Amino acid sequence: MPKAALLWFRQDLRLADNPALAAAVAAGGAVIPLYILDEQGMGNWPLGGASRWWLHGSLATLTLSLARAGVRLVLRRGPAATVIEDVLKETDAEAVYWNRCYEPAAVARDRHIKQQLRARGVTAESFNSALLFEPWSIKTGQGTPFKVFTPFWGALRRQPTPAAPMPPPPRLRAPESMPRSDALDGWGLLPQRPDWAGGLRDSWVPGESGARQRLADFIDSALRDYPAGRDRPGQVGTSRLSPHLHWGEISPRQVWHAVAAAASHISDAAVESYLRELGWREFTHHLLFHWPALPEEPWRPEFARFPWQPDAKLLAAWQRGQTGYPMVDAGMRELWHTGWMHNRVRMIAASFLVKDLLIPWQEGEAWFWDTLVDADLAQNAASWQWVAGSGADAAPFFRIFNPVGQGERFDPRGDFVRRWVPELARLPDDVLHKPWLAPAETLQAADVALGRDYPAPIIAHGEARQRALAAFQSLKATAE
DNA sequence: TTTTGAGTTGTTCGA
DNA sequence: GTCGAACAACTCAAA
Repeated sequence: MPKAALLWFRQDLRLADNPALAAAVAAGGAVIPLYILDEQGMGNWPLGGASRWWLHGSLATLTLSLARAGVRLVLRRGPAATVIEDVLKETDAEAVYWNRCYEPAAVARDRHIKQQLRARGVTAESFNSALLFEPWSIKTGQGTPFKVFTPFWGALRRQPTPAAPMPPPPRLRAPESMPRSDALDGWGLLPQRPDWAGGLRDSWVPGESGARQRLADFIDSALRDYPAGRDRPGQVGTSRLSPHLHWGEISPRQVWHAVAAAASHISDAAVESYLRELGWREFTHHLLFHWPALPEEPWRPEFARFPWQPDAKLLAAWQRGQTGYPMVDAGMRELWHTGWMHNRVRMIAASFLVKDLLIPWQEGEAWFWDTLVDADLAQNAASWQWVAGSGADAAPFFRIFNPVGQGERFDPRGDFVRRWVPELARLPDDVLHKPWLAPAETLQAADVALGRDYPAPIIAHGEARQRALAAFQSLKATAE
């Protein structure tokens, strides 16, 4: 029996349904929980600002849960290989357990670490806790990775049902001597001067119990009307589990089983439509795993020739929610304030950046990476490429969102726009999504002067649409 | 090997 | 106001 085992926490910041933790407990010795802030280990994608804020909160609550279970969470920073080496020396641990990450840099780093540990006779085992199925386990009949979602989803549904989630372990045994730990506050994960995180604090409860609460709330209320409600950014129609899933505060298996169990009193269509979204999460990880350049390079290589028109001023207007299109601006301000944006609005705002402004999708990807609390390499990269048309199973080139039409269709009462663009709040519904078309007296009555209180559109959508279609045409013409 | 049906989320135009 | 078709071919995945 080993004296002690290291449990290396990564994107699995929970005690329930945690296979690596279960294995460390089953080994029979003491458990030393360790989190490593490994900023080099993330390759081109060091943590963004919103992610750092979330991580602080999640580690603080994990520390408390572990303390209640009888052990102290050890915090260290530096290259993971070095830190693990150091901690093994400082303790009598003889084994290291972790749950797998699937980002290319993490895969390379972890493979190396596992080899090194085993070469020295240290037990090193990794587990799946972040996905319903391993990315290499779902294949076409030819044995190749899927490139289209629908057949991928079909193959996923033909797999055995994901294993039922495991309960959290009972009390953990503490080791005789603990390695030193950094202080969480010393890591500087929280923003100061200025502290821009007020809106994040108001919107989220990072940590395992916050995740469980969100799931329960979702199943109690929004799940019933999910197929339609999920498209209404003015209401709570989605699960908002994305940051919790990203950090592994809840597992997709837990979500799958809880939602599927609701099928007894909620329509199959609603349940199936939500499970399908979990399927998309699987699919994006599958794509990143098999195409590790996904975050940097267009998945369809011909898009390397796309005539993008980078423009720092237009990019800044988009980032600040000052494009003059209320639906886009509302979304970008929601993002800045809460660290999250409704899915429907993400598509509208992303389509505007890429197709109306012709700004490279990588610029949008980078901004989302920094500002989203759910920033996830696979989801972010695959989704931006989907909108841009360069991705797997992507939107066809002629699918260009009309920010006015989308606003009128999905925010018809204007709840969403009025919340985030208060300077337009007094405009009537029929012009709220297109204030530049409002009669002068309507604007005056609503106390809006375009160009002073709210910008005129930074680009005319109709012309921008024609320009985008022409840009895609040029791609085809040069393909010979 | 060849064939066949299908492919997350849209918009616009004309009948 | 509503409806269907066009918007471009192309690639994927399975039969």
